[in-house]
Amino acid sequence: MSPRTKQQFETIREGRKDQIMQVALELFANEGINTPISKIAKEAGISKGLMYNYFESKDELLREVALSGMKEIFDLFDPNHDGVLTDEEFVYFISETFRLLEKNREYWKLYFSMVLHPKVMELIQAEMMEMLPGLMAVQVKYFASKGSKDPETDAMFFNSMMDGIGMNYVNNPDLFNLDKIKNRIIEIFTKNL
Amino acid sequence: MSPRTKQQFETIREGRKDQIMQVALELFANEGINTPISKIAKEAGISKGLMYNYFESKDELLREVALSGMKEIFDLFDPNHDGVLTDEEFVYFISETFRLLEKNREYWKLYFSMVLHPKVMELIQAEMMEMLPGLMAVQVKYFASKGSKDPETDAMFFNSMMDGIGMNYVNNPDLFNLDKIKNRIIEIFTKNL
DNA sequence: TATCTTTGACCGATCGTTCAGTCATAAATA
DNA sequence: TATTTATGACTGAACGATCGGTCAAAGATA
Repeated sequence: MSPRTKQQFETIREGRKDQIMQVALELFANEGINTPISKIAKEAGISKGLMYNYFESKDELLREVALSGMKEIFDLFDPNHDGVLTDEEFVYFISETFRLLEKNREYWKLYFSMVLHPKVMELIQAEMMEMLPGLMAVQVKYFASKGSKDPETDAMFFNSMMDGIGMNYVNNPDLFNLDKIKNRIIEIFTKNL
Repeated sequence: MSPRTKQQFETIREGRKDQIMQVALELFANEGINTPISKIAKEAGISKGLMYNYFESKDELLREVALSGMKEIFDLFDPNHDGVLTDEEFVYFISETFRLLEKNREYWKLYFSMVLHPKVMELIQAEMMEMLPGLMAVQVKYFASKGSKDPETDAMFFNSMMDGIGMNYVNNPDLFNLDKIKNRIIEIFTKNL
């Protein structure tokens, strides 16, 4: 095997971090954010001490796991980053959100349980406040173009609704027919408001 | 003071329990459910040991606090318990929910953060499963009377939406104009579906 | 005095974090 | 190339702190 550059080492290191974060995510989701570092390490196949080579502290691990989840959903909006939402992009966002929800339920279970935890909220609040305004602006523009008299309220309403549906679905998937609810949402929000 | 009957002692005891639960609620809400028993006791002005006269364990305290919050919101529905929702009762439920949300934000902050916590969910799942079907039945009947083609989905949708709005409001009250959103909800759900 | 209430020191368990030391491998040297 | 040196990934015992829960004893009450 040829010698590796620093760059390549860094890539390998990042890959390992991702693997640990994946394990941490699942454990946090199913056993709460109090899952011991030792358990995460064991599940990831490394020693407890090594965890501290990859993450400064448990809080830092929590923060990174929480943020990676946030970014995934935020990136769904305005996929080509032109600041404008077409009808197609809006429906795509809704569909894609629901697809992610179904595909990786454990993941989002953690996401909701973490995001509401006072301690985790503090850890990620700064980054959240950076992401929110841009997202809202795109939505407000969209709802305004649909004839909404109060696009800010409609955007707030829409986001809250999506949160509530996601939260309920991941915690009680048996009670949910996600497809029907998806169609209901699209019906309400893509017609002229 | 006149001698007290067993009944009266029981009433006093319940009152003290309520007071402790109120303190526990606020601490759980603001510092997470890992707040130590000792801290709750100190805040309530009693010793740690005495906590175990009122509550069998910390889990039991958690369970009771979580359930008392649930019951409060569940009782808002169908106030006269006749199994039928009028338009007035439906609007009353929405308004009252929002009033409670504004009046006792800390309380609901805890509620949402607790209800999503895996451990707490286990503790209260049995009772939740008892309450849910009755609540749903009343709502389904209501939405059906409003001409909904799929009242089950609409009820699910409605409840999830309310959860999402409540969750977002208690965590970010500054970003929310609750009145506007309330009117939007009433507008959507009381017209013929 | 007899009974009930309340206290807080104490215990065992668990957790996050540290760190001295090991070892495989990369880099330097001869 | 062969040998030595340097690196840093990795381990796990150990530490200090914290927690839920217990209990003997003090205090209050009747």
